[in-house]
Amino acid sequence: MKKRTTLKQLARELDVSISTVSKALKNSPEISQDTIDRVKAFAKLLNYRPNNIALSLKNRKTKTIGIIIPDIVHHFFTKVIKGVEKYANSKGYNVIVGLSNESFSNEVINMEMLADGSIDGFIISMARETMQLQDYQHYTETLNEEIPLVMFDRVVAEIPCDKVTVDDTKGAEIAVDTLINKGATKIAILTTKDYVSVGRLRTKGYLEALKKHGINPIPDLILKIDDELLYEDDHLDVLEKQVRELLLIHPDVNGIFAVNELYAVVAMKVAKEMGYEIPKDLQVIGFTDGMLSKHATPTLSTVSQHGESMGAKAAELLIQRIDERVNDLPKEPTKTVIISTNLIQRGSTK
Amino acid sequence: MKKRTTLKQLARELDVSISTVSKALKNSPEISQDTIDRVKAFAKLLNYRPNNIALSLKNRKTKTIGIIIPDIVHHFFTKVIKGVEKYANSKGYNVIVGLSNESFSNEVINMEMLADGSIDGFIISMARETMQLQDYQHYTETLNEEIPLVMFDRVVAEIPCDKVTVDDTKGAEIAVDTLINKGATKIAILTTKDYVSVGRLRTKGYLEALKKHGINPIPDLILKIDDELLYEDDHLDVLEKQVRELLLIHPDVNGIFAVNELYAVVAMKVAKEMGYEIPKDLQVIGFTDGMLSKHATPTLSTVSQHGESMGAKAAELLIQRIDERVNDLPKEPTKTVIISTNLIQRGSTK
DNA sequence: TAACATAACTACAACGTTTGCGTGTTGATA
DNA sequence: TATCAACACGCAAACGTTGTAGTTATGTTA
Repeated sequence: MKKRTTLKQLARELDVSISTVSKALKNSPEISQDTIDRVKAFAKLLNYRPNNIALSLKNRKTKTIGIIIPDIVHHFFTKVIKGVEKYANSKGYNVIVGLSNESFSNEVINMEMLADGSIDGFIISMARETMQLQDYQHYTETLNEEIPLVMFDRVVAEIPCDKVTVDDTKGAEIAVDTLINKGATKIAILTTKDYVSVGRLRTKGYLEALKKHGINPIPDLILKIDDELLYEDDHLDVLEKQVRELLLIHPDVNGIFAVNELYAVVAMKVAKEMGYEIPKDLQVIGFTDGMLSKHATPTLSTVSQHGESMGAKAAELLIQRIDERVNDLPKEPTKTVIISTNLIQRGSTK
Repeated sequence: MKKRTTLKQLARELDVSISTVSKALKNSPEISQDTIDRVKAFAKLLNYRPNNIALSLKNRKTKTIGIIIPDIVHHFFTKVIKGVEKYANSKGYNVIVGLSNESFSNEVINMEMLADGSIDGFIISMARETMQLQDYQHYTETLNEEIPLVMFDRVVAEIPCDKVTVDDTKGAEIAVDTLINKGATKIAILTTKDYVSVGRLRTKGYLEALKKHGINPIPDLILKIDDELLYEDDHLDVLEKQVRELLLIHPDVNGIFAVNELYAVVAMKVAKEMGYEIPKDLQVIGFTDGMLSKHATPTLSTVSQHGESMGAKAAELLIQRIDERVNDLPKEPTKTVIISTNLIQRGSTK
């Protein structure tokens, strides 16, 4: 195997010591201008590039951060990665992506793989299974080893680390509020099982908006969908069926709030098939501003989560912690940054 | 900064040498069972984990591969990453993601950042700008440094490396063929400018299918769209306008083949607005099986690219090359693997 | 009892850097 | 002509591992 140019090689060929080469390349005042020029010229000739691994070893930091997400085939997470990448790159960091695939053990394995010194810190959104199991040992262990950790979106109070979330409750509340203001009087919600924090919080926002307007929540109108594998393939049939049943029993529903865009789009599809006209008979608002929302028919009004900002913020917090750690600065208390949502109004509302 | 447990610490506390600890942990026959047990117990107690960076330095390989893609907010690339991740992880590799954002300089910078020893090889799909500029220096340089490189999807003949593509021509041909067999007689194509290899090849397939059926291509029906920023925001207006004009001039178009799903969905939207009934008056087939295709109304028939397989294959090829390199095996000639497409028929065709 | 095998370790170099400190050579000053 | 900066450079240690080549004791054989 051909080996890359090293300081040693340069030193040998130039007949100076390794340290001289190293210092020359850094314009050290210890080295004569003459030597500096010679070294640099020769280094460029062999296009020498310092070996980052050796630097990582020496400096005890890798300038790499690991992000672990449940699924990459998902617009929101994709946006977050983009935000993380942008910020991280601007600070000279690389990004390693790990996919948990919503599985607890995958998440653990992935974290262990990276916690071997390969990265300086983690950015994580929990796998669904982890939320169900409520087993957070791998997080606390990471924290014990003083590897900084920032959670986003799917977070959990038990872990004392920096977090970035969206104001799910508020976002949902505003969405439902808007629905009501636009004339919807009987509003259903398509949400997830309660162990999914974001689903729970958005449901809370839904209830608060109803309460604010003095509307009594009807249990029938709260559809808690088991979203296992929902994004995988055609497990949407179940959802379709449930929405259809709901509309059959309550044909006078004139507003639907869905906690993600997929639910919203499916709901629109079912409703259209059943003869509803959107937004005339039925108004719909989703959550997360992805491709589907933009190109559904009608286009979907939705609560935008600003995934990219979330990613950038998470990266910022993480890098702060890393600095804190390597420079032995006093530890700041953990923060939770809440990224505000905003409602994008499109064709599915009046 | 608290430091992780190292062999040195274990050695000191157990009052043996570093080598003994290292060997004991590896069950070396040189070490007595007694010592092995003691060392292992103590190592577990302090939960010792070998430092991967040190290993990387020693072994001169990082067990990490870098993937550089034009845009992560894109279902196809996302699928590819998933495939790469899965295969790579199964072989003990990590994956670093770099985003070029369709920009040449970003691509170069990203590659340089990683070519400092951080990774053992690259998987790349070219940025649009790189295709336009046709500047492939950074690829050849990488290859010169003997860093293995595998290109996928957007590839270019000039670079002598392993490649993974889809049979774009064939896929398009089958799509158009199907359109014709289902009764379409006047078929338009929505494609990209020719510097985008996949666009060019798919257009070729379109022409071949027409020829096969003795249909003369009409220049008006070939819409070469400048896709700059198309996935970014609402630069779709241009596309909408073009499609509208096309349908105004040629209202008897009864088939549309689009080289990606976004174009297809937009075309359907415009057509519906203009009163076309899909698939009765107008049949549409797209390329790439993403979220949009599955949830458009009507659901979109499309040529599936099997992004995940592509990613897995690319990773496989790359890891083979890495092995070849580190074990100084004879170099195999470069291969191009073609992943076959298949047509998924849904609601937009009869 | 001298020679030697064996078991159970330890020392050392190497991977590629960086950096504080030591050292030898100038030329200027007293 | 001693004395001393200033200059330009080399040495060695350190980051955490691994593997090869010693180095001790202890026990066995001729």
